[in-house]
Amino acid sequence: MKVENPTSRDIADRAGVSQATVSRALRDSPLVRKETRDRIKAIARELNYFVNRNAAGLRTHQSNTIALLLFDDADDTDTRMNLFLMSLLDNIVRSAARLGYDVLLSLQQLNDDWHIEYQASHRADGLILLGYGDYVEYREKLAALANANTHFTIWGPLVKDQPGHSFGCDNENGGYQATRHLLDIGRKNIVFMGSTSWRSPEHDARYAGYVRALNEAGIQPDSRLKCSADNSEHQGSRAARELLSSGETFDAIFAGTDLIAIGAMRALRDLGVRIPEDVSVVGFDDMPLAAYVSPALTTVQQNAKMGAEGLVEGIVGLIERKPVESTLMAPRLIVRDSCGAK
Amino acid sequence: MKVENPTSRDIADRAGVSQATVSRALRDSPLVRKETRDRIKAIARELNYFVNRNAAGLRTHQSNTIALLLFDDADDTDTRMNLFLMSLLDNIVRSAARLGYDVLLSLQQLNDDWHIEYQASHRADGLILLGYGDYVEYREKLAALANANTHFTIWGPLVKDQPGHSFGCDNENGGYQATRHLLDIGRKNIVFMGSTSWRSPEHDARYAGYVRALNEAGIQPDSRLKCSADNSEHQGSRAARELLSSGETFDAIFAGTDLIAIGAMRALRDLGVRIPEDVSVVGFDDMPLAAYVSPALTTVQQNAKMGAEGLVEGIVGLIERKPVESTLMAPRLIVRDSCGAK
DNA sequence: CTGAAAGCGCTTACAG
DNA sequence: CTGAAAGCGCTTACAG
Repeated sequence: MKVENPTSRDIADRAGVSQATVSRALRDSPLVRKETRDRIKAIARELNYFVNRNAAGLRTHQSNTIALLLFDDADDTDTRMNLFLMSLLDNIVRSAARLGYDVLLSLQQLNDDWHIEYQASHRADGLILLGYGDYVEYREKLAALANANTHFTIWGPLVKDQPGHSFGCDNENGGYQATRHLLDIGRKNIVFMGSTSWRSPEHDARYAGYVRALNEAGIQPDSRLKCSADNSEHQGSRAARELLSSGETFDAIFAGTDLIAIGAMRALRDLGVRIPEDVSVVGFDDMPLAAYVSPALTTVQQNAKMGAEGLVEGIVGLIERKPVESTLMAPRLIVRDSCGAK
Repeated sequence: MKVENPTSRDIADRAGVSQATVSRALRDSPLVRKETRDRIKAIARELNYFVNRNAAGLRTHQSNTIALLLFDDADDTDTRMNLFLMSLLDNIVRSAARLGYDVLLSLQQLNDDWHIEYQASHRADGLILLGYGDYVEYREKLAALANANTHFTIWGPLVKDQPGHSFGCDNENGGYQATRHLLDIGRKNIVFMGSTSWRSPEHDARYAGYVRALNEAGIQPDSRLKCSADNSEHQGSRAARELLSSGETFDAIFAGTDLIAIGAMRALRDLGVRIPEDVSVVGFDDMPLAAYVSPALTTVQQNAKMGAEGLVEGIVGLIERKPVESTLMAPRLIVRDSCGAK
């Protein structure tokens, strides 16, 4: 008595009602008598029936799907970014599922077409853009998306005049918290170690927070204590060695990422500097490794779950034409052993 | 002159042809004169037209989408699994895109319904199952999938009588290669350190390869050299400490995963054992960290790209009703410094 | 509360 | 090489 690919008409025939009533019942319309509804649902379950999404989508002009465009640098050494993005991805899928949306995944290259196509082809109702660190370069493409009336939201900072919705981490605040903590435990000569490339707005913001904390404490930022290091253990290690051999006095390091911090810690230890006795170290990201290194790394944590919810609620809001506002969430300082506060 | 949401009819009107011809032209049908085709395509591009996937899917009963069901243990400490699965995921999306398929992502819990729904609702043409390490428990659900004529493929070992297609890594072969290498460089008392839970068929297979290599060398596996350790640095460290204090003689460790190997290396070093002079260590996975620890870890690498291609070609083969065969791919031994071969 | 009917935007036999 | 027409399986105004 099984039907191969049952349709709502098959259910209707068995239930002795019209196909329209089946459709209503399955969508829990109060127009259908509760009793009838339940009977129809039971039959649907029995026949293993599920609404054909193509047909429903064609009718309603919706897909109940969000396309996640993950910009992937294909740079495997940058484990940090991938780990956090992966965690965001994971939480986005969960948040979206809670709101009844599926997630379509797409990995983009820098030079890819920007898949306005996803929405135009009704494969997705909106887009989430992840990992596009370099906003300037994309300004034009974002404008094209906006121009095509595409719904989209971006993981990242609030950029003035940037089209679309965005949600991100308040990196400035994170940098401030980290630096403030170091000042609070009595450190005076605090090094900032991070990327100074124009393509790293996150690091810029973290540095800005560092500067604000110093200023508040009446300390003039010293350019000799700003060390350039891209996001890798190797770069952190190199920067720390150069710093030591330069002869600068310092008693703390605020690193733009955990990887940089961990590299710096290793170099310092190898060269006989004690952590946290001689030098306090604070990182940024709270990657899994941070808790395992010795001493355990004090760091700034971004809440991936909250980030994912912000993005999903943003895009769903846009899709359902509710008012949404671009926001930054405050990160949280996780105090461990590497700064000596405990 | 822009249309808000152009349809094939809009294109047809502008091109002065029928809607059917537009449909044919856009699918590159040789039935349409090349010249006409090009003209139609140009107009489509100009109007930013993309075929409505819901309508096309409804007509053809296809979605050109693969659902990726990622079984997620929600166990964050198990970084290994997640990293490799993430890499698989990444490559799956790329491979699928090359074959014209989108990827829908779904994170499953152990007790979730198994989303026969994905295919029944025409959201996906087939499923890829990732991270379902424990086949026995799922046997029944896999049978239900098969019974519903669902197309699916599983990342994992060849399991006798398991329904559906599968693609995986030849863990036995990997265990053999690792152990054989240790024997080749003169090690005699080789410890196996890994999970002995029945839920870790991968570790079982790796152990089986270890046993085969020993047997081939005329060595009787010694149960006292089989140490139980789940996949974490902590467990590797603990196991190594216990091993040392047990007084057993050993000159090499083959660890079921890199994390275990790294934990063991740390414990050994802390207790004054030199690596690789006193003890050779080999891991499994080649996680990014493996190359960075000191000494750099010799390990067995699974090729995520090849794995992803195997899975995608498998599922697309099933969807398009081509013959497919379940396969295992051989992993590759990566020789670094931790075993002293160089 | 329920049904008959229209129509979403395609693809593809069928006819020429 | 091209067009007219049917129909995929739904949702929802309209009528009762």
